[in-house]
Amino acid sequence: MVRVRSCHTEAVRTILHVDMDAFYVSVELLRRPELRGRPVVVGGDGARGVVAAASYEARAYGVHSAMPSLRARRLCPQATFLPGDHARYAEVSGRVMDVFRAYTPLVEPLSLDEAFLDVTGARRLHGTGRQIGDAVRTRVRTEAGLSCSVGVAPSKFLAKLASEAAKPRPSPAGPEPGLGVKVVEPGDELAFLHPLPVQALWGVGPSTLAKLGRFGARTIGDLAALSEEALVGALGRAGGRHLWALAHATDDRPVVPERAHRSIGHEETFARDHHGSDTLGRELVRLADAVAGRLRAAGLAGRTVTIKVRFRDFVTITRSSTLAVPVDTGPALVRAARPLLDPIDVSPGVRLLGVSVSGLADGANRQLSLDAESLGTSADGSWHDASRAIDRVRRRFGADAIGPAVLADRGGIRVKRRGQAQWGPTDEQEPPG
DNA sequence: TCTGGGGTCCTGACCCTG
DNA sequence: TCTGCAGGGTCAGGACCC
Repeated sequence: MVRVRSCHTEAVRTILHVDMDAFYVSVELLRRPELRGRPVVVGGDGARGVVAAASYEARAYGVHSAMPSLRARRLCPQATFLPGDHARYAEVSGRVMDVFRAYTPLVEPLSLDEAFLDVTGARRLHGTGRQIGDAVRTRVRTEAGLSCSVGVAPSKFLAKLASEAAKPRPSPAGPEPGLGVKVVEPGDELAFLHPLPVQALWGVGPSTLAKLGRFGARTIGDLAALSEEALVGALGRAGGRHLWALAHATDDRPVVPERAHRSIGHEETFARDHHGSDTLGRELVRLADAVAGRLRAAGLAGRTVTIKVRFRDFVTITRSSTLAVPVDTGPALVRAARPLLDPIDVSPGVRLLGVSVSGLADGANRQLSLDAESLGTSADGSWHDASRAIDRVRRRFGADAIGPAVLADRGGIRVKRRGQAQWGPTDEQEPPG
């Protein structure tokens, strides 16, 4: 078939979405090759843990990510359960991203295991989107020992849907290999898109799916047949317009290599519910101290402090307060967060507490708070130098070396490190008090 | 058969200001 | 001076993503 190339062909973008296959599990299998071909689950192992990733063999039993670990064990008791190792995954991810950057500087990581690549400008040097996709897969396999699936399309969301279509499938007889690379050619977008179920669209979760169900919309083609006004009426202005555009294959969002942080936070689910405000107050100090450390490490400070409280019955509330000046020290965060926590009745039992900071600005802007402090309005002030000193001590002697006095002899300073218990508390982590 | 942690974005209510 | 209104900021919550 001869494809007629219009004079606008050069304007058509070539976007790749690269998605690693069962990334966390695959990284673990590099260290534990004897587990290859067996059901393997990475995630939290406590009563409140969840699955972070499952091998295709485990998926054949119905195990999937975000599933409670207890349920996964019941579904697939013969699976090998491994704790996560976030540091290792980050290191491997860095090598994989370096492979991507060998083809284009326009690499937008979405998480450790997937990224968008805009290779429009790389086609002359490296070939068609399919050829680049094949080359990426080969290099990721040889340089990192991992497999990935690639979607190629003129837009980001189509490339993402295409990579999903290229993935291996779990089956009782073992994983069925996927296409590896799936290309959606310009002109073929709607033919590819419209038969897919609406929940394939990015942004359609259970709630939106239920609303769309009232229109009888089951496929993206059904969605495209609706009017934009109808979708705006059901989903709101932004959501309705966005979904209507996607259903018509309209998506001109660029690939953005660097994204600024909008917020930084920490939250923890406790192994057992807390009922006392004193205990929660100490947890608040611990979390705030950790968030402040991350703010300083990123050279940022923030004005809006938000706490999140999840009760025993899973009802979740947030309370926030916006300060006059950006802050980046633990004591300043605690001063803002404690008055938010105090009025809340925690006696029914609290399973999760979180602290986050938004309204971020360059940490240099925090200098304003020193001036403000002299006027009696600062929440930060002289703690900044002390916090810098604490950062230096921790870099040299470890995270537990120094911390807020209120935490001494009360379970320690350290918040969970990613990969230690990112996917839920271990049953040994009983709270003090 | 219970539901992690780190985020982003959107919406609606409310208040203040011009 | 009062009223109505528009716009912006804040706050709380919901939905969604990996």
